[in-house]
Amino acid sequence: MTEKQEKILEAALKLFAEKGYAAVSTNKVARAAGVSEGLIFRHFTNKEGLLEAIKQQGMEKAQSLLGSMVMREDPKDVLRGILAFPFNIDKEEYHYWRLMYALKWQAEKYDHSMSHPMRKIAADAFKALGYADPDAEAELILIIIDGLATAELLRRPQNMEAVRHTLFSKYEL
Amino acid sequence: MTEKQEKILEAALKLFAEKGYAAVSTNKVARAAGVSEGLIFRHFTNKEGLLEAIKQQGMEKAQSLLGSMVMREDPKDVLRGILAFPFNIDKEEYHYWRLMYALKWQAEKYDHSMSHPMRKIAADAFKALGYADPDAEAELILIIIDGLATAELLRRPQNMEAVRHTLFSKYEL
DNA sequence: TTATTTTGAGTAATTAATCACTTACTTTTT
DNA sequence: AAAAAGTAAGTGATTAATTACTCAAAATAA
Repeated sequence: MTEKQEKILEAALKLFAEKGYAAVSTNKVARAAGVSEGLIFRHFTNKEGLLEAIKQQGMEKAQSLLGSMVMREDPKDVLRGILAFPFNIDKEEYHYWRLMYALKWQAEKYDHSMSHPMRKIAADAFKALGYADPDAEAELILIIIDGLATAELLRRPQNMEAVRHTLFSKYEL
Repeated sequence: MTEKQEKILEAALKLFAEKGYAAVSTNKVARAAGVSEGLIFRHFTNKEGLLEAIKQQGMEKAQSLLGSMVMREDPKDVLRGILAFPFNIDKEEYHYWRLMYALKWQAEKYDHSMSHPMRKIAADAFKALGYADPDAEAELILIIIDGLATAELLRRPQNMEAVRHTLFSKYEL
């Protein structure tokens, strides 16, 4: 990975996340990266190839994040782990997650590969805890995480700690 | 409102919701509406004016929807009312809500005018029910509604009725 | 007729993508 | 070691297509 390749990916991620994939031209990406426009196509074939490279880059981050959740043996620890995600989106991951969530709304580009294993993990945890409908509980918790992440990425509410406390109380965590 | 004006709005709403505002050209809107491209600019000034017309059209629908929630006097009925929203998005409103939710991710275009009054209504209901932290509960319920609507608009999970039941149980509704 | 709506050809700017070409390193050959 | 050959990174001018938008003329309605 060249220094200029990284510059391109970095600039494209930021611009795509802030303005939206379709609204950002390859010209703007090149200017933001301090690179000739042609170089983008040399390295990433076309504009969509650039997007795919960003997505794959982020998938690796997400994979390691997911891995740390499965490890725990105590089901309450598992739930604590997956519910903590929206509250722990740090600076360097911010643009990536914002882009991923924005792309969900852009037709075909939606990817379930992340939520599917997480749903299974959550369902197993709820079952171990004796919940009446573990599958529905798992579905609900994923939906809530989605909402929490959206709020964090878009509005950054100031009372998120209170929200976190309120939510954790409902699951006795 | 001319017949062709409505055709334009209808086609634009559908395309913007499905493909995204930036990814849809005025040419495509015109073709989908069976209308000349120039007519769009006669009626709506420019592309953004077309978007604004769609948004305002939907704001009126949202307004009446919101109005029916405030009416109720029983706080549990209020909560039932606002929590029911994501489960009752019908065909004709589908494209509008999908567009609104997608636009939230498109930078400047985010509009809080809908969620603010709803947060107040929810907080009052939770306070009346004696909840410990009504403001945090209200924030959380809005976040959950956001997640539920997203799931309904994007994935249409088959077990939404079970999810609904699980959620309502948590609030004893 | 007079006024309004609608068209379709036109514009300048921007788009994604390609092109021939230069530069900087390696590798291979002598 | 020096020379030659090969390779990958990078540029910037250029392409054809598409973009949002305009306008004079035609169709339609009043």
